Amino acid sequence: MKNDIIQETNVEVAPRKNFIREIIEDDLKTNKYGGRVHTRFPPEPNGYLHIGHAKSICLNFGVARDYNGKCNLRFDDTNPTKEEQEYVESIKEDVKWLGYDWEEREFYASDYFEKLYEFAVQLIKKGKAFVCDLSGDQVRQYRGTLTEPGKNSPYRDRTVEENLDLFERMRKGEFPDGSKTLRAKIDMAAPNINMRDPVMYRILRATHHRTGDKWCIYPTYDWAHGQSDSIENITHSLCTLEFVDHRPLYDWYLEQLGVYRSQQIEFAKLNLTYTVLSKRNLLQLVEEGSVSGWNDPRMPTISGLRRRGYTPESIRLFADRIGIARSESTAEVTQLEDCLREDLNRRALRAMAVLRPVKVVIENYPDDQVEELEAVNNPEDASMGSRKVPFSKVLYIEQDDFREVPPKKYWRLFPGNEVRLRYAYIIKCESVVKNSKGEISEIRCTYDPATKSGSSESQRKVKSTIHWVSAKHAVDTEVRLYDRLFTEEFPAGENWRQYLNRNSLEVLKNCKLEPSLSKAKPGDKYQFERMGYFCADEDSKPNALIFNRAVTLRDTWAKIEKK
RNA sequence: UGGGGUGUAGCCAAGCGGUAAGGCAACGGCCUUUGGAGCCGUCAUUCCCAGGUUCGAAUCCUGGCACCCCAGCCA
Repeated sequence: MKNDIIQETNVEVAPRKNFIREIIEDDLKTNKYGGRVHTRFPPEPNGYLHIGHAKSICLNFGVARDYNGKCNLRFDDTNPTKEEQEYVESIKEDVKWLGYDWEEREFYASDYFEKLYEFAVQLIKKGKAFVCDLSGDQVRQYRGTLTEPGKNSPYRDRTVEENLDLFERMRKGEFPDGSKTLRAKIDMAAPNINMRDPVMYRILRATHHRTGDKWCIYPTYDWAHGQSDSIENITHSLCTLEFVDHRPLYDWYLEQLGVYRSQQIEFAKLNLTYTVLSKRNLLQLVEEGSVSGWNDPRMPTISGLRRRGYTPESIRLFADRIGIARSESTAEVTQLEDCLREDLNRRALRAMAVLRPVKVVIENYPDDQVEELEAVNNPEDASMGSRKVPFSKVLYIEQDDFREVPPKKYWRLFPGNEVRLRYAYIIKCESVVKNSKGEISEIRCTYDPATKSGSSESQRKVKSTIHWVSAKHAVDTEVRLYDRLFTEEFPAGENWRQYLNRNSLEVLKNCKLEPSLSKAKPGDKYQFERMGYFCADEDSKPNALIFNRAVTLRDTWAKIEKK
């Protein structure tokens, strides 16, 4: 997975200040946790991680790193009906790939099931929890509404002994699924609905990916999360804004139990234009076949971005640039793309690749001559050296780099015009050959031998430089061009799928690469000069390479043309 | 007249009573053998609105408005 062609450099700078770092610095100053900083990243293994999770990962691990603390990886696996081992594997891979290390601290909420059970018994003994026989529907009715208080469950006043007995029998499997719950006894009239006697345990016969069939009762998120934080001695429990309302409950449990108090702090989750970022939606895209899988290069998943050609550095840069705050916001996808450009510009090898080829014949170039021309590997970084590129009489250039009738400000090849062939000569278009259908089959040019790149007489300026590939040396390849998955900036609502971009994938079968590219391995990233950044796909075979376009280069010409 | 959260430029986001950081985008110019990159410059007389306090308010107070979250035995 490591790309050894890419040099180790660092596009990242000092992390941005944000309100969470401020709180932490304050706590450090007042010695609130004895100088400790201990965070956790708590994914539920019910899907693949996406760019929104990356924001959280960078926050939690980044803060731990910067304040000399620790960050645990904890799987929040309290719902066996949705969770799978495949997901935990992918999550671990993605966190590692992003560059973070949880060392030996790989934890699971399910590790604490026994302890959580004991805690629940404690609460029952304190008279703070009870076994409730209300059905799901009835619980809902009793809960009241947003504007009306709820009513006490008729089972609320069972004795401690009865609750203890019932709860134990729940665990033993004496009652059918859904027939009973354990509930906290708080306040059915609380304006915060989370405090209206929330469910702590439900009866659920499902095989858990780690505990198997050992349990038939499972803790709810609210009951498991804070106690897990406490058990792990987490100092700052960072989560997203939708949990703000849960904080009073988080604190209540810890307080009633009299255990170590972690502190929950909420921040705004990431939204991205032209993409969906909810696991539910992403799952649907995968299951309905709108994409090829969780790692389809168009997916905003970490694995999709990785396959697309994104680097961990670019994602971390992005996370840093968007910042952390409490106001809900939507970052522009272009900003993500820009982070990749910034990273790859400095590190990626350059190469020449013609995606939509048209043949050029240099009339005055000797028929069988081949020259090995010197080409720089990365103009941003001399240490990356240079390579040889073969030049001969018949070449391919990009169809787009030739116009029979040039528009205004078009500086590339057209009849009578001169352009430089990158690292080679200045050529002039003399004529055009067309086939029976009127399509251009060949562009006839002459070259000026005095203009060879690097020679003392090569200084003559022409308005533009284009890339090329020698026809007889070209490596044929497939290139997959990706565009955004959605056509709408905010693909929301019931019919969000109607905004799927039907042209989000274009496959080019007849691309011509310079020979040095034949040694590319899956995951290798290059800048195809003037075309964009490309990444060799995992579908590549030794003699049948496939490249994904990760992102185009910035294109001011495209902008001019639009006007 | 349920509770909670949030409003600073096109998009992010600092700002914590002393006179609106920074990044991205955009727009000019320079430079360029990638219409890339780089460099230089421009880009909020005003911080959701209205009052008030103060020598001084994006910051404090009062009253509005807008948007988001919550009625899973999901997380």
